Amino acid sequence: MNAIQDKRARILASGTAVMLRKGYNGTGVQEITQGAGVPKGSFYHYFESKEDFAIQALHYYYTPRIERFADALSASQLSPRERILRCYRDLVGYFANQEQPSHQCFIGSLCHEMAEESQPIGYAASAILQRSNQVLADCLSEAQVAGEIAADQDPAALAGFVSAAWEGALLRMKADRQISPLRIFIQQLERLLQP
Amino acid sequence: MNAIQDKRARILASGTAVMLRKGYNGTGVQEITQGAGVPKGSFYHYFESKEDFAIQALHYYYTPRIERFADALSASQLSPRERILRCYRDLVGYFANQEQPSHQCFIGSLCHEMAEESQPIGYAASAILQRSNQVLADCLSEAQVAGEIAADQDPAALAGFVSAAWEGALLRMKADRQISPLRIFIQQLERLLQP
DNA sequence: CAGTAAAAGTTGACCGGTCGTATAGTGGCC
DNA sequence: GGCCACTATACGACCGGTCAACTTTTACTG
Repeated sequence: MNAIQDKRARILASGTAVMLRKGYNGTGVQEITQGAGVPKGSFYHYFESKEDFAIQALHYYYTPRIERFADALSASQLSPRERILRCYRDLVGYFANQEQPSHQCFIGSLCHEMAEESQPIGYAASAILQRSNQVLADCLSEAQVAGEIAADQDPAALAGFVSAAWEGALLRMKADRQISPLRIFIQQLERLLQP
Repeated sequence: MNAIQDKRARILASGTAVMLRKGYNGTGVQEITQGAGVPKGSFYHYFESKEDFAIQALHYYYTPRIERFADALSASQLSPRERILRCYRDLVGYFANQEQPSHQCFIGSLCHEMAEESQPIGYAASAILQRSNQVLADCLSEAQVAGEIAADQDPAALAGFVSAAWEGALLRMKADRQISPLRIFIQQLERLLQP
């Protein structure tokens, strides 16, 4: 039971890491299993197919991240607006501390590659984006009540826009290999979150 | 001479279309050539490798688009701000008229998949993004002179942010299979471009 | 010009490898 | 002995890329 979960988790961890770098089609099942230190044959015992694996990997990767995101955006001594800004500033700080400022957005990469070819993957990705959006929208709503952002803004729409801008900034960082797009994002976010 | 360009162009057209849908690693050389109606051997006559092809395809795809973008953003009876808004509104209109509201951003997809694995592709993508950014920044600068946007905004930074947000909105549209992320983008863009 | 040989352009058969997946076991527990 | 979680092996398909052979163009000769 424990060993089962262990192997499954090892495959998920290894596969997520490789796919993060090489994309879905660029990653072979063989590479995943040998990175996890399990026999190749085991892959299809734990997952129905490579497509199924990708969906599980999305959840494996994003469930804890969204949870942490939600925690950081809820109760705190900071105001809602400051909580949001701190969240993104921390993220930028994380990337700034990497010697090689490149990063893959797992969901972005998987969407671009597979959302059209594989409906199941598209659905899974869409669901995760929506959950993440909701978390941000809730906090924005709070900020609105507190009078920190304009009253005529729709929190859900604003959350979608901010998320999209963040995704785009990550992509740009990857292409340019520098973090300035993220700094620009922060700067504009501060402008955006104003009464 | 003409035939050479013709075949090369046919390969580029076919390959770009397929890669747009299936990504770099999901597209085989064979599929490209048979879509173009040319023998497979010809591919390596016109292109050094698949990687080289991708770079040429980026230019083939974006050169005319950036040109049209620049035209639409320059001289016109509209104000700079209105020119920008019209541009994006037209794009949204284009997507809205598709029965299947899915779309691939070629450069986004290629970046996510290959910018890290292949430096040459990363460079090419970065250069194109920068050119496109410059076009938008110039128009924003004009808008600033005309007093249509805040004087303390850096046009280049704002252009980067808007482009990123657009990229992100396209990605979101692809995942959700609906155009609402684009409408949100327009709505927020109108807010953003204000004195 | 006609004839021809060298150069350039073009191509399909083929290479070693890897792909995702099916299946026939294997070993250990009840 | 029967069961079942697990895995070694094998499969056909296809991958990106090569290259010897074929065709066309060019250049030059008599």
